[in-house]
Amino acid sequence: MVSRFTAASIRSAAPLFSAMGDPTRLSLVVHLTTSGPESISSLSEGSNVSRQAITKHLRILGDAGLVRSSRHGREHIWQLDPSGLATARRYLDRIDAQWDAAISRLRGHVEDE
Amino acid sequence: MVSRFTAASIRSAAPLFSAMGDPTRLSLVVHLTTSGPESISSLSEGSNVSRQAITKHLRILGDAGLVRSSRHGREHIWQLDPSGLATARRYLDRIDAQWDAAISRLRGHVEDE
DNA sequence: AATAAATGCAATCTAATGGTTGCTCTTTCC
DNA sequence: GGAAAGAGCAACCATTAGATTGCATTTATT
Repeated sequence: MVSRFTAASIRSAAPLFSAMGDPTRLSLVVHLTTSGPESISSLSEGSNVSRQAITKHLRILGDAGLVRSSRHGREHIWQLDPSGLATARRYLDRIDAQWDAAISRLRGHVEDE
Repeated sequence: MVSRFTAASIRSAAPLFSAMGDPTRLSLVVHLTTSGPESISSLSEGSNVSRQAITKHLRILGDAGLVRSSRHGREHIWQLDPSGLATARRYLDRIDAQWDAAISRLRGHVEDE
C-alpha cells in the first residue's frame, strides 16, 4: 500500500514549499544554482531589497533545508543544499503516486489493495 | 544549453509553491488525492476551520492551477488538477538540472557550453 | 592603530494572510 | 410553498511576513 500522509508530514512539508513560495527567496535559490557559493553582501547586490532582508530570507531557506552556510573570516558563505530540493521532489512524487492510485481505483483497474 | 530562469518564470512559479506552503491547503490537496471530487461542505467537515476559510483556500489553490471546480446544482465540486502538480515538479526538475550543470562545470568535467 | 568591510541585532512599520461572523441567495427536498 | 442545505459575499480582526533604518560587533586591510 502506498504510504499515507500524516498530519505531521504535512506540517513538516509546508514550510519547505512556503520557503520557495516567496519570489525573492525563489530567486535566491535559482541564483545559487548557477553562481555557486556566495556571501550575503554579494547576494544582496543583485537584489533590490536590503542586505538585512536577504539575511532573513536566507535564514528561512536554511530552516527549510534548501541552503546552508559556512563562515569564512568575516563572511558568511551560502550555498544550495540539494537535500532540501530532493525532499520537495519526493513529496510531490508521493502526492502524484497517490493521485494515480486513486485514479486507477476509480476506473476499476486496480482492486487488490 | 539549459533554459534560463527568467524573472517572469520565478514570479509565476512562486504562487504555486506558496499555495502548497500553507498546511491547511496542503492538507486539502493531499485529501483530494485520495477522496476524489468533493463539495466544499464535505471538505470543511474534515477540517477544523470554517467553510468560508476552506472556500478561500480552494480559491488560492485554484489560481495556482492545483485544483479546479465544477458546479452541480447547488454544490461546487472540487477536484485535483494534476497539471499544477506537474508544473511544480517540472520547476524543481529544472532547478535540479541547473544545479547539476553548475556542479559539473565547477569540477571541470564540462567545458562545452 | 585606524579605517573599512561584512554581518548581526533590535525596533519599527505596512501590508498581506488566515481566520471569523453575519447575512443573502439559490437550489433541493418534503 | 416552505424549510433546509450549499455557497457566496462583505466586513472585520489578529497575527505574521516582508521590509526598512539605525547601531553594535567582528574581522580584514593599510
